[in-house]
Amino acid sequence: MKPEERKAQILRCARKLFAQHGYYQTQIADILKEANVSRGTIYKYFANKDDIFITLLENYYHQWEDAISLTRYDIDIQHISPADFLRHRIRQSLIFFSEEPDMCSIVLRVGLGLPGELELAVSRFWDKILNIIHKDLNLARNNRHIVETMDLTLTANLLVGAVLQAAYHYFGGQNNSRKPDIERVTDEIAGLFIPGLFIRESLRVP
Amino acid sequence: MKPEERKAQILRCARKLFAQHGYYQTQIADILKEANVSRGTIYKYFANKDDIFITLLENYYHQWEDAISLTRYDIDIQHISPADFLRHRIRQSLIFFSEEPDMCSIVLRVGLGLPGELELAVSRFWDKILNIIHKDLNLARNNRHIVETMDLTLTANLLVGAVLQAAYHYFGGQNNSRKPDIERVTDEIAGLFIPGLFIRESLRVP
Amino acid sequence: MKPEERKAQILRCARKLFAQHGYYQTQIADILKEANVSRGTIYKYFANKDDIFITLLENYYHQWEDAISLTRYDIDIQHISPADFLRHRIRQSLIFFSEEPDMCSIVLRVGLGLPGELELAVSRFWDKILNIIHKDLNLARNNRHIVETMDLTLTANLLVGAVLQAAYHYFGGQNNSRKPDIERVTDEIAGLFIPGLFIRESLRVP
Amino acid sequence: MKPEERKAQILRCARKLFAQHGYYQTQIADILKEANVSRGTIYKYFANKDDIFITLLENYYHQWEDAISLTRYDIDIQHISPADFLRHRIRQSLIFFSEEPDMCSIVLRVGLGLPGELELAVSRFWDKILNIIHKDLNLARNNRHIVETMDLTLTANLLVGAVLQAAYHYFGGQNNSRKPDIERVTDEIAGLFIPGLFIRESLRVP
DNA sequence: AATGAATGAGCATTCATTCAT
DNA sequence: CATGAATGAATGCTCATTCAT
Repeated sequence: MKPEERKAQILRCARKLFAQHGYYQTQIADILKEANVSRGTIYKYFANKDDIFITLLENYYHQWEDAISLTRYDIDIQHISPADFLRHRIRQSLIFFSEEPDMCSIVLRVGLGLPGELELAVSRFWDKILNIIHKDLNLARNNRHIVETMDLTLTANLLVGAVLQAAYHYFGGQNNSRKPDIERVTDEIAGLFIPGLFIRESLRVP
Repeated sequence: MKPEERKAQILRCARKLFAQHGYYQTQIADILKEANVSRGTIYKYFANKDDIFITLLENYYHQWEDAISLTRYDIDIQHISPADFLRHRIRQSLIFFSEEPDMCSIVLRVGLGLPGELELAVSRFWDKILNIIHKDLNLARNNRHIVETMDLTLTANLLVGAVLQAAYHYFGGQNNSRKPDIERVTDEIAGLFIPGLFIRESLRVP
Repeated sequence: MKPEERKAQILRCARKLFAQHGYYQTQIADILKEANVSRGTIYKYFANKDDIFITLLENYYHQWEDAISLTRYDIDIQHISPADFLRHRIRQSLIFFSEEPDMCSIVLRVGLGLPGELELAVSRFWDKILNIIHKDLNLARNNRHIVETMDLTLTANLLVGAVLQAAYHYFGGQNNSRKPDIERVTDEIAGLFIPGLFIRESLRVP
Repeated sequence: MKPEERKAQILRCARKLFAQHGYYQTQIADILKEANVSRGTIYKYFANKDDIFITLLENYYHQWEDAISLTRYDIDIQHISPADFLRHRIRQSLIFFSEEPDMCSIVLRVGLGLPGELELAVSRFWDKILNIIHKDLNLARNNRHIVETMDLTLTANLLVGAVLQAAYHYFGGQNNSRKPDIERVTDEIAGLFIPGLFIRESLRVP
């Protein structure tokens, strides 16, 4: 097996186990068994247990960032309504989380009480996500789609908290039975937020 | 010191440490030192480390349940608008979390990867919260304040996810500097959700 | 067993094993078995394996320093000839090493290749010993018992190297069969060095 | 590169690393990197890590034996005074150690705590050295240059211990700054030992 | 011959829990 | 009742050696 494949394989197994049992309850021994790899090998590819976790987190962030980007879907920000923009972000996030249900659990529920460096890594992850949404909201405000007085930081937290909780509800945990219609959920979420988020007039202009 | 006081003191110290460092990074030794109690004593009051954590969690749930109850504030459900009802839940939750910032972190970020029983306890905690909000929404729908077709389970998740994330943003973590005006935050959150949540007509009727 | 006794017991066993097998070949498990102490206990008394070794070394240095001191034997430096002074140092060192044959091996043959801090500790040990002898020689030179031009640093090394090698020969290693007459060995060593070390005239004056 | 060259190169690098960091702190991986050789290759030339170390030690012994031999320097044992003979041994040893400062550290300070076979190899090394000096002394005694009653084994230990400690002082350790005048040091050492070692009369006869 | 990925026995250290005093 | 010394199972990590390519 090629080095890159092997590394990916270890990451895949580690992700699954971390998501199922968390950081502490997942032993290196478990990862070894799951990945069918020897003890020494894992330390060839990763400096230590933390390194595996952090790598997972950073990969995940970049994939998510990519998943919700506009350019990937040839969306022109000039010709999209704020509501459609929001729907795009929600839909892509949900699709992404549904495809990577393991990480969904990790990000949402493994944050506190990790050793040193790791806790920081999770914090940074959240900050990045919140930052992207904050920027979105700021752009919308500049374009007069959002009222001047809205607290954008708070709103970003509300949106992210709501969507990730929904994602966790559907895709996180061990319960993989629920497979929702993402289009419907997207509409539902968007429908809940749009009326309170955007100025009425802004919704008419496509 | 009386037994009950001693027990409360241990819980108080444990809560602080669990919130600051999580379940795993908090050692029994730390709690001993913080509570100024001997090793043997702690095992007189609690069966084991898990027991402390679970006790904390259950106390917390009951306090929260009490904090957001209507009766405690002499609110008559017959004479309150759905918007005011939502505002009440949000406001009381925020006040509650602001007064117990430690637990806020625990509930939101220590969930996954706890040994055996503990993980279940955290899950149950979330289920209970989601359940209460779900009932609220169901009541509102029965009273025709919410459209028939709304997915109440999803909506409950969105609301809880949003509010807890906001609470964590303001009160969680180590950052105790941010002390927001709870009334303003309540209005802001309510303002975001109300238009999408309730049928327009229902808002006019008190 | 009292804490101090227990600590002393662990040190005694560790010393024996370190001397027999060196730092690396002595496992914590070996010390546990030898001292009949559980794994956790040893870490109550010592921070880690290094700590045991360093404690041993520092105790040893202080004991040796005490053993060769003049005051302990009511020796008045004003009324002792340089030859008798040298004999005293040699005799006391030999007695000391013969009583602690374990440490003799440790100091002489475990120096290089110890992890970080430890190597420094051994170096410091040697520096201290060499320093004491250097001071002795300096005093002798000031009292005109040694020629002005002698290289005292080199001579200190020669003396220490010779005496420790002799001590290792008799007391070090596993060979505990050879039990020399210390008085004879002292005379022999002193007899070898005195003629080349001290100015002839100085030997006549008591 | 030819096999023999390659083997020599590995030994050279290993020697440097062993001397700097000792046996245990030197990993095979370090030697590989230093020698620019692959993992598999090193095991073509040497059975294992021990084998490298032992080879080094034996090479070293033979080189030293050669360095201090008389024949190599066309010295006729019949026409050399015991003092000059001693000076020759000391001078050649110092020159040798100064040219191979790495091994100097190894022999002097890596002895104890080596696994199995290795410790024996180091012991043998010391025995050989002590044996040669013992023979020298015996010869001197037979020629009436040394008093009948002298303990030759002890004296050999004293001489070897002194000279090697001096060599370590000047050439061992990391301190490569001190470059002493070997002729002066030789005289100093010889000057210290000769008066106590040889019968006065023997020194007059060349 | 040469390579370097894979192996796994071995080791120091941690920490919740117990129990003799 | 209170104490804190003692316990030992559990775990992350290292590194010499092997062997398929």
